[in-house]
Amino acid sequence: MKRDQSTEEKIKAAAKKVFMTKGFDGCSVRDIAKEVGSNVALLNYYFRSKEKLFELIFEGAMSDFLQSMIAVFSSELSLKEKVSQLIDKEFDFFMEHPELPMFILQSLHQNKTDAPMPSHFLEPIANTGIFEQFEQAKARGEIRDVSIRNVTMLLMSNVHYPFMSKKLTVQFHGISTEEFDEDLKRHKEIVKELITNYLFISNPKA
Amino acid sequence: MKRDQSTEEKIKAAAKKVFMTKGFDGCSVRDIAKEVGSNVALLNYYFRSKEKLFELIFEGAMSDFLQSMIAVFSSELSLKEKVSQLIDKEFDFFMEHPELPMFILQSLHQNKTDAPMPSHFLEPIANTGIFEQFEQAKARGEIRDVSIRNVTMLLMSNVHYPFMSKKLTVQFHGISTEEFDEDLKRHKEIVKELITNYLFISNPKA
DNA sequence: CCAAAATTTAAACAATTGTTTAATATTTTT
DNA sequence: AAAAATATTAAACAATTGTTTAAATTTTGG
Repeated sequence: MKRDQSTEEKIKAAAKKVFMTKGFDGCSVRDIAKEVGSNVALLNYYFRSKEKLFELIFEGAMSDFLQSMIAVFSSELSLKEKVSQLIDKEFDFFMEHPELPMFILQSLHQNKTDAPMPSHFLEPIANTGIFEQFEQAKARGEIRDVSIRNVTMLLMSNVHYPFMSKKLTVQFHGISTEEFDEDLKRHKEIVKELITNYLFISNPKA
Repeated sequence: MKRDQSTEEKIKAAAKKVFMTKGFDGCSVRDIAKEVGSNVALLNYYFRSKEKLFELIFEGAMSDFLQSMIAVFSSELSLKEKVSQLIDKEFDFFMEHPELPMFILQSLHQNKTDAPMPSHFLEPIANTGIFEQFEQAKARGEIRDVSIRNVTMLLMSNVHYPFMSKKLTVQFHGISTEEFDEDLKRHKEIVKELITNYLFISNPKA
C-alpha cells in the first residue's frame, strides 16, 4: 500500500513554496514538479489536478493564518491582555511567514477558492468565547462602544498590511530590508499602544 | 496619420479593467481583446506586447494611487488638518477604485514590474514639503517622536487594507456588501480619531 | 521469491498561450 | 480619384499549459 510518506509531503512542500511566492496563475505544474525534482504526472497521481493541490495548500494556509488568533483567544487573560498578546503573537508569526497575508488575500480576491469560508475555520474562534468577553467588557463600560467588526478591521489592517506592502514601502522610502524590519518592530509597539489606548477606557464607569 | 484616437483608448480601458480584476498572470491577451470586441493582433499593433501594455496600465494605476496623497500634501493646511484630510480623501478615492490597492501591491509583490519606483512618482511628494512640515512640527513638540516612516505605515495600513480584505472580512463575519460598506465608513472615522489622537500632543510644550 | 500493488517515469494529448505574418479594409494625403 | 499610410482582420507560429496514457520501476505481502 503506502510506500513512502515523504513523496506526497515533498510535493506539498514544493507546491506551498511555489504557490505562495508566485500565486496560482503565476506558476505551472511543471514549476512545482521541478521544485520537487520530479515529474508532472506525479503531482496528478497524488492530487488529481493543479486546482485540487492548490485548494489543499490554501486550506492549510488559511488554517495557519487563523491559528495564532485562536491560541490567544483561548487563553484565560483579560481582554486588554488578549488584544496586546494578539498583536504580539500575530506579528511574531508573520515575521516567520511574511508571504501568508498576501497569499490569502490575493487568492480570495481572485476567487481562486470559490467556496465560502468553511465553518471549521470560524467555529473554533467563536468557541473561544471572545465575542462574549468583548460584549461583556463593553456592557461594563471598560471599552468603547465600537463594534467587534471594527476592532477586527483595525487589528487586521495594522497586523497584515505591513507584511503585504514590503516592496512598496521599501521602494517608497528607499530603505533596506534591515531598515524595514526595524520599522516593523516599531510599528508593532505603536499599534499595541494605539489600539489599547483607543479601545480601553482608562477610568471605567467614571 | 492618426485615424481614431478611441481605439487605442478603448484597448487601454479594457486592459485596465481586465488586469485590475484578474492580474497579469490571471488573464490572456485574448481576454482583453474580447473585452475590446476586437482582435489580438490589434493589441500588439498598438502596444507591442502584453508586458508593455501591462507596464503602461501599472504606471497609470500607480499614478492614481499617489495622486490624492499629493493633492492633500500640497495644500496650505496644518499638519493635523492634512492628516485628517488625507484619510478622508484617500478613503473616498478608494471607495471609487477599490481594486487599486490590491492591484498595486500584488503587482509589486510578484515583480510584475521590476524597475524601482521612478523618481517622477516620488519627487512630487517630496516637493510638497510634507517631510519638512512633519519634522518642524516634531521639533516644536506638537507631535510625538515617531518617524515619518512609521506614520506612513500606520496610514497606509488603515487606509489600504480594508479595501484589500473585503472578501476575507465579508466571509469572516458573514455579512453583506452593504454591511461591509457601513463598516468601512465607521472605520474611516475611527482611524481619523485614532491616529490624530495618537500623533498630536494635546498640550504642546506643556 | 514471486506476483500483485503501488509508485515513478517519459511521452503524448488537445487546448491555450503570446506573438507574428500577410492580406484586407479604411482613412489620409496628394 | 489615385496613391500612400494607417488600421484591422484572420490565420498561423512555436511554446507552454494541465492532464492522461501506458510502460517501467519499486515496494509489498503471501
